[in-house]
Order: sequence, then C-alpha cells, then structure tokens
Amino acid sequence: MAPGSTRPTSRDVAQAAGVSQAAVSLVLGDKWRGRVSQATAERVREAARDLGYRPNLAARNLRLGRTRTVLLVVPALTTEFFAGVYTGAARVAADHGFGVVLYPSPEGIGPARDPFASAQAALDGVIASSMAADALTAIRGDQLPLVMLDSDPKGSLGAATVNLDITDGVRQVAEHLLGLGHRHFLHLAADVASWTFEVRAHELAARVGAVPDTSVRTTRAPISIEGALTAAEAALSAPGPRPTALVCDDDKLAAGAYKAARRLGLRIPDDISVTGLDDLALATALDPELTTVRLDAELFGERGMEALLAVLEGRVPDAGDIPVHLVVRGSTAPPGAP
Amino acid sequence: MAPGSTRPTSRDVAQAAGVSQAAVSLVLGDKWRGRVSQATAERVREAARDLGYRPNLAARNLRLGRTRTVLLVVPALTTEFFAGVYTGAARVAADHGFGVVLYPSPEGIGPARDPFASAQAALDGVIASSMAADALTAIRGDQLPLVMLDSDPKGSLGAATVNLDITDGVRQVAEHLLGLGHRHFLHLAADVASWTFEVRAHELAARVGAVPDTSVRTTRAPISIEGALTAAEAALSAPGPRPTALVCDDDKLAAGAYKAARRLGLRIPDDISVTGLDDLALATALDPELTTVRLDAELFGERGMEALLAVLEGRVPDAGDIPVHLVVRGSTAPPGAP
DNA sequence: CGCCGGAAGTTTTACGTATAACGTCCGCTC
DNA sequence: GAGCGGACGTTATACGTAAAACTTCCGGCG
Repeated sequence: MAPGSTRPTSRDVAQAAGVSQAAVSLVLGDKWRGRVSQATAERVREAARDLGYRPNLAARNLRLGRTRTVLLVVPALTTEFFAGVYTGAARVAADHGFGVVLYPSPEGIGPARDPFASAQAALDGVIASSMAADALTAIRGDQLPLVMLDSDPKGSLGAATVNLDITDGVRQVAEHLLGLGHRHFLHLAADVASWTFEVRAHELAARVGAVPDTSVRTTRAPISIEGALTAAEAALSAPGPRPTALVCDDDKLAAGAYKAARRLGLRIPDDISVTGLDDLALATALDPELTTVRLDAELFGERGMEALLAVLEGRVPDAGDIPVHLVVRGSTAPPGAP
Repeated sequence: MAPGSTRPTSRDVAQAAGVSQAAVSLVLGDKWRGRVSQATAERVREAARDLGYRPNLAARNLRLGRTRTVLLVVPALTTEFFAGVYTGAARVAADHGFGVVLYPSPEGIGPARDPFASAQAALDGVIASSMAADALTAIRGDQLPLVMLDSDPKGSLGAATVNLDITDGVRQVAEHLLGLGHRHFLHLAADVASWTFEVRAHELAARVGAVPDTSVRTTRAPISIEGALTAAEAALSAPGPRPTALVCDDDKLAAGAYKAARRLGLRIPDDISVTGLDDLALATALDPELTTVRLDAELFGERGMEALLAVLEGRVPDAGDIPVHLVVRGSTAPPGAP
C-alpha cells in the first residue's frame, strides 16, 4: 500500500521498478516489443502488481479522447425485456473492449432531460430506445454517435435504427385469430405515445380490415396490470356485441385482461381469446398460459450494439428488421368453443 | 459549430467571449461572485450556449480527482425489485449531484470478475448487493468506499451494510400461517448461496420449530418459474403427509408453485396455502392473488445511497434495518377449508 | 500624498496517462 | 574507423479542466 492513502499512479510504479513513467505505460499498454527488454517488462509488471496499481480511467480517457463506454437508454427496468437487451448489448460490447452504462427511464429521477447528468461517465456513443423527440435532438446536438432501437426510421433525424419486426408479429397474431374464426376484436392498447405502439394499432387494423364483416374496437390503458384491468373491464362490459378476441399490446396488459375476464365471469379461451406481446415469464405464469409474440431481447441488444460499433468505425450498420415469432399457447381457441 | 468537427472546449468559449479560459471556468462553475463582472459572466454564458459547449467530463474528473459517479451492482435486472432499488438510489444521488451506473449480474457477460471492466467509468464508490466474497475483496482492495445491500454484517469485511428486515418478514409469514392453524410446511428455497436466503431458511425453521407438533421440509429450486415448477411438483408428490402450507423464498418461485399445484389438482388455498416474498406485479397477476411480503425496493435503494454518501463524507451511516410488511391476499387460508 | 483593499481579470500549474521525439550504447559492415 | 541501425530507454508534451497565485486598476481614507 502507498504511504499516503492515495492510489498509486504509473509514476509510483515506475519509481518502484526503477524505470521511467513512459516505460511503465509502454509495458502495461502492451506496446513494448523492441522498446523495453523482457526482463525490465517483467519487473514493471511485478511492481504494478505489488502496488495494486490500477490506471486512472479519467486520465486515460482524457488522453485518448475516447472512453470505450456507451450509454444504453431504456424506458424502464421493470421488465425482463430490457434486461435482455442489456445482456446482449453488454456481451457484444465486452467482445470489443467496450463497457455499457444504463440509463433507465427518467420519470421521477430528477433532471430528466439530460441523460448525461445521471450517467456522468464520458461517453463514446448512445443506444436509445423509445426516446422522445426533444431528448433525441439534445443528444444529436452533442454530436454523439447514436443508434435508435424500435423507433420510426423517418423520425430519427438520420440516426441509425434497429427494429424488431413488430409489424410482422402483429400480422401473425391477426392471421392466427382470423384463422381460428374470430371476427370481432378488442384491441387493448398501451397508452404511450411511441412509434412501436402505433405500429401495432395500425397493422392490426389493416390486417383485420382486409377481411369482410370484421370489427376492431380499441381501448387504451397505461402499461400496468391495474390499469389494464380497469380499462379492459370497462370495455368488455360496454353495450353491443361482445368481442371474441382480445389483442393486447404487451404481456402485462394481457395479465390485467385476465383479471378483468375473471371478474366478469368470462372463461379464457372458451368465452374470449387473449393474446399478448413480449413473452415474459409472466406469460407462462398465467392460467391458461398466454399466446403471445416472442421478442428476442438479447438478439435485439446485440444488434443494437453492433450497429453502434459500425457507426463508431465509420461503417454502415446492417439494415434489416429482427424477426419475431408467434408462440401459441392455451389462451386462444376458436370462438364459441364448448 | 466549431470549424473542425471536434467538440468545443472551454478555451474555445473563452476566445469567443474574449476572456481567458480561467474566467470561463469560474463563470460556468458558478464561482465568479466578486471575481468577474456581471456583464462578462453573461457574455461567457452566451458564448457557451452558442457553441453548444459541454465540459469534458474526463478532464473534470481528472482534475477534481472524483467523478460523482457511483456503481450499483445488482444480481440481475430481471425483476422489478432491483429496478426499484435503482430508482431510489438514483433519486437520492441526483439530489446530491451524483450519478449512478448499473452493473448487472456478470453471469455470461464476459470478464465477470471485474466490475470495472464493464463500467469503465471512474467511480467514487460502490453499492453492491448479494456479492460473492472474492469479488468483494477485489473491490475492497481498490480502496473504494463500499456499501453492501442485504448481506451478512459479519462477512462484509467492515463495509457498511444496509439490510431489509427479512428476518421479521419471515417471522410474519410464519406467525400468519401458524395462526391459521397450519402445522406442516414445505419450504421452497432459492438455490442460491446468499446470506439473504440463508436467513429465510433459518428464521422459518426457528419460528415453526418453536411450536409443538410441527414439521418443515425443504426443497431447493433455481429462481425461475420453470425450476420452481419442477421442484415443487416433485416435493408435493413425495410420499408421506402432504404439507398444507408452501412457503416460497420469493414471488417467482411462488408462481412456479402455482403451476405445480394446478398440475397435481391441488386447489389454492383450499388444499394448500402458498406465500411468496417480494410483492412483484406478478403477485397480483396470479389467481388467487398471492399472500406475500412487501419489500420497499425504492426505500432500500435510497437508504443504500444515503449510506454511501455518509461513507464518502466520513460520517457513520445510519444503522437499522428497513421494515417489511406482510400483505395477506387470497392464497392463504386455514388448512382443510371446504 | 501614500497606501490599502476590493473588483476584475489573467497566468500558471497540476491532475495521470499515452506517445512522439529524442538520446545512448553497442555490434557490424564496408 | 566512420557510420549505421537496432535495442533499450528517457524526456517532453498534450489532452481539458479547476483553482491557486499573481497582476492591474481604481476609489477612498488617514
């Protein structure tokens, strides 16, 4: 341990090894071939180990003008989904010597408009999902390389985008239900102004609308079990013909829908079919298990990080949406089954 | 925008405002009273705004020798619980001008042994939960101020600890079930080597053991719905008297237990009572809703951050565990109810 | 009138690192 | 025996910021 309680620097290591600070930097930076003898290099490494030397990252970042750190902005940590996104992104990042810093939804966390106030780390780039336009322009203003996840390619100010093929997922749901014979749909939509949810509504209406004698009603709810329960209960007890299929914008909403159905004495799937979107653990915890669309969150994170690395290296990121798959379980059946 | 594509520095601002770099630093650092005239200060601020100046954090961190950034290590992001911990910690941190960086569970993310490889930001301190001893000593070796969440006060090498009063939570569960008349318990335990889970097993055995003619069997499962399903199904179909109460180490395990009960044709709570621990959204998505112990994750995060700030300022952190509360719902009832 | 003190700045320095530019020694070649 | 190049280093510098130390000007006081 150092005599003062301050952390050892490369100069301390140099002194201990009897060489100059530059030599230490060369050895530890693995750039010493032909510049420092094998024996000296070993002495330096030993001194560094003895002193417990760790390079000062602030100094390194300042010197190099980059940080090998990337910010991942997510709307919330409350679902496994973004945990998966993080996992994938962090894996790819680690392979390239990068680190990932998370910035969860600003709601209620303070100076919401500034991601950098929270993650005070200096950054090389940003991966953002579902970000509001003003925050987006703020980041763009910083000239930071940016990749947007699941957002409107037209509205992202020229930033690279990586999208799940949600449109195709909704298409699969619609075809599945139409194929079972359903004609009257209730759409339990997330009450969030975000492109990814607008796409769901649009595609559902388009697919169902292409078939004669069908109808789609829509009701909005905040993304929580309680909120979905309230909205779904109201919509299902409204006058008029009862829908036979309830399409939910995500699995949490579907969980609320289950509770609404129970309260109203409706059996799933006999009286009403229900679908979700995400395939969270929640989906198989429900009874009956939920028919839903599986999103590969980790792959999503990997692709996002790869795109950012491409931008950082001046390459053009791969285009192409990430495929998603319908998982049929017990919550869907033909209408009017026994 | 600057002529070169490089970001403007305080020197650029100085030049634009016709003052020295030092003046810029004083003004923007809000230390200019009596050192710079009101008019000049305004000119500097305007120039900074025009150029879109943002201080280089690496340089600032290097100069100040601190980063106002703190690392929060969590075992996983897959539950709302740690999202809540983060939210609370970040709120307190923001109030003190600090940022929080998350380091989720290393499993499968690469060089697992080194939190600092992932979050390459320089750090002022660390808040860690459920951390293995070797990683702990690594951090301690770095002399970084450390606060441990939910870990054995005796095993934390002198680091400050902040704990939920899990012992009391388990006590409440045990008293509740004993009060209902249950005598034969099955403990569905998390298959994780962590102090916080050991406490659960110990306290349950102690409370139930204090009553005559009782029994507690234990079965272990990984913390996932599937794992819990398998373990619970096996344990419940084992020979011998069937337990009437199933105490689960957390809500996810309880969700698996629900599925096991359904498979075996056991009705909850009529044939068997089930309890969880956490009070996730999952708890109310289940049917019947789960009797569980509510943990105030946000408060936990807040207290953790406050403790770390205390350590950083050389104060002694508040002691005292955070109280938890049993929430009784539909999954528990007297044994042998109709 | 001499001098003090405050306002309004500027000059200078240090933080720890990475690396370009510069020495020095020695063995070899021509 | 002059010179050259490789091995093995060292010295010096820059990154952008914060702040201590210094300068200059000027009004007021004894």
